[in-house]
Amino acid sequence: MKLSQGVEWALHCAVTLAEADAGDLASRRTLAGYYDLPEAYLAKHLKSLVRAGVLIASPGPRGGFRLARAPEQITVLDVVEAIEGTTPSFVCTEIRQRGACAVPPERCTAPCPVAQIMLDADRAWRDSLRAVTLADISGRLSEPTRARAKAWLADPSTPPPPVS
Amino acid sequence: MKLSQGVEWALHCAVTLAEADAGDLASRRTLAGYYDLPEAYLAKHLKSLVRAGVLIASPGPRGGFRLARAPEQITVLDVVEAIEGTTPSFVCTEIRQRGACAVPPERCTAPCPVAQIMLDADRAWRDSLRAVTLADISGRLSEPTRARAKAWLADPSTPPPPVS
DNA sequence: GCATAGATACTCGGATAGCAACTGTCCGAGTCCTCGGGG
DNA sequence: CCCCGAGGACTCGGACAGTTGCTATCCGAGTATCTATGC
Repeated sequence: MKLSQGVEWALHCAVTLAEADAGDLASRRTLAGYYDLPEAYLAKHLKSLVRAGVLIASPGPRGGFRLARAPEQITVLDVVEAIEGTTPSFVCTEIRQRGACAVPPERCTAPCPVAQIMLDADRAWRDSLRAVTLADISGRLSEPTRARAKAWLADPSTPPPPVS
Repeated sequence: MKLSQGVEWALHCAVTLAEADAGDLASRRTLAGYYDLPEAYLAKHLKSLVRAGVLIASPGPRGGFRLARAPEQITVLDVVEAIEGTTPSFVCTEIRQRGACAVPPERCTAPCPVAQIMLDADRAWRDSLRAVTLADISGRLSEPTRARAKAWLADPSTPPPPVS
């Protein structure tokens, strides 16, 4: 039960892209420089986000990534599932149907109680992530942070001065 | 985000042990035979349960495992954390303090919003698992299943006849 | 001055090594039961 | 018949390989821009 490190990167990059003006693109170099992340590896996760329909990529110079939808319509769960996959964390292998006291399949109409509880917990986890959007996170950021992000995305060549 | 397979084994074994009479022990061979699991590998997980204080092991012939507390006082979370560990699924590496737009540490008094949301979801997941005890699961089992479990634990040499 | 063709530089995408963690297994330490011998 | 002691068998516990998936990286395909040339 350990989440991939790429989840943190993907979430922060998605929030950063939510600060960009509509239509503006941010290349993976720009995003990697924003957080000082290895560019090649970050690209792998950005690609997963594109494949999941969270981001849209444009090739060529002046190309880059942008959100596929408005920040209000992208949930944290969308980003997490893009990296980690949509398969539930718990998979029931029906061991109750094996061994000396195996329950015959015709008696297994109801789902295994153990699996039921684990899936309920998994659902609670996903519901909690689904309730928060990128716009919500953006709203929790301080105004200077948002301003600096916007400035960096507009012109990555000149880093904004550190906050005093 | 994938739970270890041992979680399923540990949960089922714990539920099975909850059916045993107080004071009765079940060896790992007995438990492995119950679900037709590899005995040596199951032992690894049972050992984790002992280390976490969920089970108590007794050596020697007629030895084995028993619950450390009453089934009503052992939550599913206790078993899951015994296998998976207690560290949260999401670890914040504070990447907001790195890179071109690094936020200075003195401005990071509030926790990172991204980490906050991920930890909230992790808490929801754990709360969901903490709300269910082994006794609850035991109550959801059918009466024939409970009876067969009890009979097998009392005498593993003669498997109970299959339910008609 | 303008249009066009070519070269260029920058972007994303897939395919390729390296390492950690889960999976699976074995053997040793300790304990209780059993069996044999002696009283 | 009862007590004692040695042996054996069964238990758990820690230490040791194998495999899958995350970590990290590189190079190729494609495109918009820039430049130089011709009109």
